[in-house]
Amino acid sequence: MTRGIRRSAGPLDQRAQSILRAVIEEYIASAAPVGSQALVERYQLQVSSATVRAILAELEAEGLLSHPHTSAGRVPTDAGYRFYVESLTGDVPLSPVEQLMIRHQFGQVEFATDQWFRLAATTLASATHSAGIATPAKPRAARIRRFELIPIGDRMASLIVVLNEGTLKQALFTLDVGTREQDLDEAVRRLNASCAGRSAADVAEHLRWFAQAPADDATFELVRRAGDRALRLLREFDAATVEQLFSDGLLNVMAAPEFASSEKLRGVFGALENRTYFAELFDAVTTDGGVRVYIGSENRPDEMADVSLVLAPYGRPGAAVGFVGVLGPTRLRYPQAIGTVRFVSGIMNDLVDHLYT
Amino acid sequence: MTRGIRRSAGPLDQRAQSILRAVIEEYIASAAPVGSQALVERYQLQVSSATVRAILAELEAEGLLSHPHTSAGRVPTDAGYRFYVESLTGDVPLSPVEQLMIRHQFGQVEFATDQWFRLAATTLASATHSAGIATPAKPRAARIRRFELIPIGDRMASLIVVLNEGTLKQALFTLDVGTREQDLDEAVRRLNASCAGRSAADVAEHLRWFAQAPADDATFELVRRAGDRALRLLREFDAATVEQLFSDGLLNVMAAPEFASSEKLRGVFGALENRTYFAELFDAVTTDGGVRVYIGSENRPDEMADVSLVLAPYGRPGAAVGFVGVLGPTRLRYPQAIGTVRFVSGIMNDLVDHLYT
DNA sequence: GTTGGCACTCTAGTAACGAGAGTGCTAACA
DNA sequence: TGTTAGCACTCTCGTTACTAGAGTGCCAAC
Repeated sequence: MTRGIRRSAGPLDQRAQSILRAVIEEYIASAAPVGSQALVERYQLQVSSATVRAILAELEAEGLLSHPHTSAGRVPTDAGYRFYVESLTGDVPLSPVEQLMIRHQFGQVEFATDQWFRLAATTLASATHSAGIATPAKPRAARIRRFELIPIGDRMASLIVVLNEGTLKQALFTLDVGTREQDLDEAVRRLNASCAGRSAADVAEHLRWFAQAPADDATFELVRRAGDRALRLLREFDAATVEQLFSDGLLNVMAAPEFASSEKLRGVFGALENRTYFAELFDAVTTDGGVRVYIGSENRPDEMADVSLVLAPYGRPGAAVGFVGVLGPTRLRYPQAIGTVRFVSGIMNDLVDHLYT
Repeated sequence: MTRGIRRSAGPLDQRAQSILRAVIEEYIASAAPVGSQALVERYQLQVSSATVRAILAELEAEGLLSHPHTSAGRVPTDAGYRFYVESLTGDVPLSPVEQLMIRHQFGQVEFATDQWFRLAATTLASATHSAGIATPAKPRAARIRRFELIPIGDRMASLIVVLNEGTLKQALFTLDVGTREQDLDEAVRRLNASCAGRSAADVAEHLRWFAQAPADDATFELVRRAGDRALRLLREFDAATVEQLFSDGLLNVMAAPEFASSEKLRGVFGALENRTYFAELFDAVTTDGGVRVYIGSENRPDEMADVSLVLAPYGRPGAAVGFVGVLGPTRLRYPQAIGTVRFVSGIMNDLVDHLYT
């Protein structure tokens, strides 16, 4: 991942840095190119606009700002934003009021694991006025906790597999004619006795052994088929890196002036459906802790060149991990976004922790 | 729901109808206003453009066509589309090849109930080049089939409630210190014995009776709390009319020229998040069978005035129902959309039927 | 190193204009 | 009576020309 493009000339002096910050923050607020005059007026720089112009030219030479055309003001480049994020801003934690509100909301879904990541996306969206995205926490290697076979209709059953941390997987299952409810119970009993606590590889091994067992009892075939099916569910589960990507507040992004044309918008929406991209992202974000920022063209797919991502992992590295984050125009309020993402990922950490202690 | 606005003058003669059809089909194909000249050239009308102009003026007086401005061609009104859908087009069933392909795809998820409605949306999207939408089948009144309590960590358990047709509901559950696994088993045994097969109202009644039972045994409190929680899950489930609205292919809609401005687009996307609107729609669509078409301004929210919906229910009226459909610009290929929606809802019917026989 | 001054450049908005598309009307025709 | 050719009219769209305004870049003076 490219970061910190600046490799030219010497370090920026204090004044240049504060002018860069001013340009960026002004641009983030106004969405319009920023001129030297406006900077002098709105930020009490103790210099004339001509001096500011000289510095702006310097910053442009450094690749941190750019020029839509000769007589327009300056606009930050992706490298400019990068420098801003890394060197010019500190942490902006959420206000206590917001923290309280968010905690309260999470408190209300404390016992509904399937709501956590949805609420994370929703919260992030409304707190940052951008899009919030989140994935559920994905266990590293699923283990079977328990089986259930629920008869449905005459010749159907629903096979339910409970994984560690209570994740549920389910599949329909056809029954042979004349299968009685007690056969199902017996099959479940045997499956639970032999497969509980096992991972996909374990179950596979065990089922092979099963296949060689004498087939002289009524439920044997049932057990074998249910085991097979469970194994398939388990493998599908293990294979899917990002099982779901939940997003909220995409409307906020659509409202940004840079996406008025719906052309770029389409690109972004298309990229959001790109599973492999988010699978890569998932790996990158969850392998090292902390908040990560991807700015504009730093994102791999070209369609994402106009948006930035602020992402943070949550969960327990060895056990189950996911990520939460914010997606917005490159003209994003980074400090706030970073602070909010950090806070929400912290909350998610706490929630997941409760599952393990 | 407004339909068939035409109430003026006499019925259209044959020729006027076929010209109306020509205008609409030409406009659907080209997205540009249609002039008299083009009609004469492209459809072998055996009359001159002047005659066609006279008829177009007549159709406009009837409110079936309109005029962006004086010197532009004609564009269908919503009433025009309505007349087209109701009187000018027959059924256009899917080609056998497409039918086969779609059946094949559904065959692959035959045993994964949670995939059905997703695949329906995806299929509809790609077959009609519009957006596909679908809801899962929602049981009328949920009944409890079975309870499970899976211990997680030290002081947590996952309460799983299996409803009829194998729908799963889940909630976390804190345990008192010192709760043993056999306590959980005992509680589950008692809950299953007393609540299985009951609806929300039934369970509520039963729990009240429970609350008055002597409280001198260890698992009583556990049973009561788990029952309470299950009841809440059940009520939430009953209350949610449209539990989920799954959509796919929104990119197709974004690509339509009428949505180039991203302004209208935002409206549509906003409306899609409007739960109450889709709850109403759900009721309307699922109460009477058959495909329903909602054209442009016939849709209640103003933001939907530029799109049309083609929807059909599926499932078993008494037991569980949902809907599938297509969302696209009013300039939609209605006959094809209707045929596709009808076919897919038929497949969904078959799938659901398997659960009940 | 900073500043005021000034010429220069580019955009956005407006007006004028012509080409082109399409209509609506009318008078002639079958 | 319905149909048609002809023609004037209207409106859009693209082009060109122009201006006001914003902002730059440079230079000479401080």
